[in-house]
Amino acid sequence: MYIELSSSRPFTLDFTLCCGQTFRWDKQGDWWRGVVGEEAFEIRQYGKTLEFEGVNASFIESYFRLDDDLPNIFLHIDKDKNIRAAINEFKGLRILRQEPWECLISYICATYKNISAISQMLANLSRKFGEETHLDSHSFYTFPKPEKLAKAGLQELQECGLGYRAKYVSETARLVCKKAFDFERLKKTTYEKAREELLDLPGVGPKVADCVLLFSLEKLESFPVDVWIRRVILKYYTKHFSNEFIKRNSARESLSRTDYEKLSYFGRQYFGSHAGYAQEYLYHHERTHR
DNA sequence: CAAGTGCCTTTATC
DNA sequence: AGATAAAGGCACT
Repeated sequence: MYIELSSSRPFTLDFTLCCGQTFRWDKQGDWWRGVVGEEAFEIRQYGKTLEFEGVNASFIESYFRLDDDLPNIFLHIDKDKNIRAAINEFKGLRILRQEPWECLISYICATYKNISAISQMLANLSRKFGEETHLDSHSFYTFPKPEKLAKAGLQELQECGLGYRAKYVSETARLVCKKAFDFERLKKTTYEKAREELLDLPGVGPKVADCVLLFSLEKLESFPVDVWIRRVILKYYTKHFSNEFIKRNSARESLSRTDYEKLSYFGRQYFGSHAGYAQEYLYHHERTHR
């Protein structure tokens, strides 16, 4: 099946799947292969054409957020020359509409790990606790259900390379099962309320919560702050902060909770209702220019 | 090539 | 409030 993109609907598959927002996609030749929910599918792009197998067009439009009016979002977040440079270079990068449960566990696992290590952990978890499916001759594993991870032993989780994260994953899985954690409700409520509920989960701090909100709960104003984004702000946006704040954060490795909130709040105020897009562009830009 | 550094941080403790 | 330490292990230099 095919989707034809018009020039008013920019999209670049490679940027979108390579920018570190998702961890379970694999590229062989032109084809990207992955699983979303129960659906294994493959997709490739040539020019303005998307070709895919395994799911229908509306699934693709939803997962890749082709419904976001990207040119209009650019107009809103285009506040200065830093962000403009990032937009010009990576135009077509889109935030994905990920599955909340998988996104939550992915970012709990992502703390203090690099992207390739995160991919490995999640592949291990899926192979061990997920269901195998096939598309053509390729085999895939779905992401394990909450019940499955809730029942898993700590030892088994650690064998997947989770380390100290194993206990957070286990406890969060249990809480999600027990309280029947309603991700759909979080999608409908405000950024602030949804964030508070996420912060109650073990292994979820402000950074993880903001990522889950942005990538899976429809909160495009969310502005996650990691080491890279902090670096960007300390480099290009110093004038929006006090001298003490800049000094403190330049000298120190760790980021205090209150300073996290200041940085994240700045992002939301400065870039507005689609600050999350600005964050992704700045993040990817900074990473690729180091 | 070995050893050091860094990693899309959170939590516990003082 | 804020500082500090600890917590896998792997990739990269």
